[in-house]
Order: sequence, then C-alpha cells, then structure tokens
Amino acid sequence: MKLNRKVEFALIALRHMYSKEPETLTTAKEISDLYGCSFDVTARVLRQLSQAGVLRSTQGAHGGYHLISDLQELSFHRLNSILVGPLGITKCLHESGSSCDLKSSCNIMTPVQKLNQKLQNFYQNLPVAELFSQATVATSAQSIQTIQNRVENL
Amino acid sequence: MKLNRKVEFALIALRHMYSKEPETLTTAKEISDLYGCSFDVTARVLRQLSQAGVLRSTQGAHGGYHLISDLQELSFHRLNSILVGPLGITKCLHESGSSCDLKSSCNIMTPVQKLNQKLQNFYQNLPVAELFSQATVATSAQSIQTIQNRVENL
DNA sequence: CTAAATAAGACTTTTTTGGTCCTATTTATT
DNA sequence: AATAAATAGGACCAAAAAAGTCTTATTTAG
Repeated sequence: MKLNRKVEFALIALRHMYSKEPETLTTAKEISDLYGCSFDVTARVLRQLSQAGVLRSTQGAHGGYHLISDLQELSFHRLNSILVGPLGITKCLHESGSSCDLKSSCNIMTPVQKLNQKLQNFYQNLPVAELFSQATVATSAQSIQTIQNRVENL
Repeated sequence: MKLNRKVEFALIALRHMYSKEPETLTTAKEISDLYGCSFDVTARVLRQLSQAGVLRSTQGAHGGYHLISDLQELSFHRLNSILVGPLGITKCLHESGSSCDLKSSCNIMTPVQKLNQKLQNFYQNLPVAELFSQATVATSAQSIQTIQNRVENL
C-alpha cells in the first residue's frame, strides 16, 4: 500500500511547478537539487509526464518543463497510471493473460474485482489539485460535482 | 498498489468460513488444499486473525478456526492493519521516528498526509462483507449509514 | 501413544523497486 | 564552430520488501 517513489517525485515536481508562474520552466536538476530526489529518476518522471501531455518539454540549454494540464482535472488515478501502469491489485487483474497461481477454484474473484473497481473510482475522483489545496472542506461547484460523482460510485 | 498476499489469503479464508455453518471449524490445511494457498502462510494468517479476535482457534486434533466477528463490522482497513500493520503510504508516515531521506524542504508533507487520511477513511468505511455481497447497490439501513459516513469523510 | 492440529520463530528465495550509468540529441551562448 | 546545459532513452545493478519454506514446540482427540 505504499506510494510509488515515482509518484512521490511527481507530486513534488507538480507542486513545485504549480506554485510558479504558469509558463516558467523547471528543470529536473532544479527539483533534484532542491528536494534531494535522485536526478535520474526525477528526469524520467518528468519525461513520462511530458509524454503523457501533463507537462510540455523544452529541449536544449535553458530548457525544462512546464505544466500544461489543469491539476483540477488531473486525477490521482491518471497520475498513477501514467507512471506505474493500470491499477491491478492482484496478478490476475493486471497481467491480461495470466490466470492466477491459485487453483481454478478461486472464491474471491468477484470480491477482488469489486475492490479494484472501488479503489479505481476513489482515485479517479481525486484530483491532484485537491491534495494541494489548503481547504479541508469542499466548497466550489466543481467540488460538489465531484462529491456527487463519488456518491454514485460508492 | 498491489494487494498483500496475506490479505488475499485472509479474504479467501474468510469467504470460505462465511459460507459455512457459523460454528463449523476450518483448518489451515483445508484452505491450502482447496485453494492452493501456501500452507505456512495461510496458517500464519489464521493465527494472526485469531489473535486479533476475528477468529477463534480450537487447538489439538480436530481443531481449527471459526468466525467470531461480524464481517459487516470488520472493515477492510482493520483487516489490513491486523496483517500488515498501520497504513503509511510513505516511509516518513509509517516509521514513527524516521524523517524522510529527502531534504528537510519537503513540499508535499500535507498532501501526503491528506492522501493517507483519505485512503484510510476509504478502507475504514469498507466492510469486508460488502466485498462478499452480491448486491451492487446498497439498500439496507446499515448501508445508508455507511454512505453517510463516507460522504462526511470525503 | 500417536496423529492432527495450532503456535511461533528463524531462515531462504524470489520479486519488485529504486537507483545508477551510459550514450545520443537538442539548443542557447560564447 | 565549439561548448555547455538540458532533454531523451535504454541497459543494467543493488537494495529492499515480500513471499515462501523449514523447524520445533504444544495441545488434544482417539
């Protein structure tokens, strides 16, 4: 149940960029120096986020990355699936072809699928911006919409 | 984000017992033979569940375990904390004394705490029985109460 | 007394994760 | 044109975590 390190670094980087002027560039070195993350891993994370359209990269000297997607719209689920792949809480759920190593008489197929689905709903309805916001209680119309979605997905 | 194997075996065992006559005993061997789980691991899981008061053990020949707690009341969170310890999505959150290896200038302390709390709420409000139930939609008064709790905890 | 079961610990193997290294390419600056 | 600083991307290694195994002790029905 631990948070993946890449996701951790992504949150660090995203929050860092989030607090800057919109178009300002941020480099991998900047993040790794400032927060002590491994340079290589951080660089890879930024690259992946850029490939996925969350950031835009500028190559060459004085290059870097900047945010191009709205963190209100970016779900924690998407962040995870970009960096660590689709959510599958068991082997049988996330390797497409693989039947589990347990006997065919598995009695928790549906429970596990249910759990996986619930977890996915949970993460899908959690915008990264919500983690960064100060407010404890949701107030905006957007948040109310989010709550409605959540209740439907329980 | 993978489901711990011990928790997986626990679900298998619990569901197995759940479908039996209440006082009937189930042995570790029975589970491991029937579903192909490792005997040792299964045995340890049942022992831990019994120490935690979820099951009651009967020693000696013809011994075994039976359910003594209501699965409507047993949250998935409790199951996890029995078998794998308290929920801490990062090192700094789950090892009490450990400051993280990142620089002191960590910028995602609160976001991570928030996420940890949200996840915990999610699991706390998920009774194991709900995973086992056939129904997709909650109907009972108990479930409505559960939903109210969940909305409050969003 | 024996067999079948729980109780509990130490230990080993496997898998996953995190981290490093290396090389290529792009581009601003000198 | 050369250089330095940045992204791009792959291959590889080490550390940590997880899963599984082995061993021994204790309990109790038959």
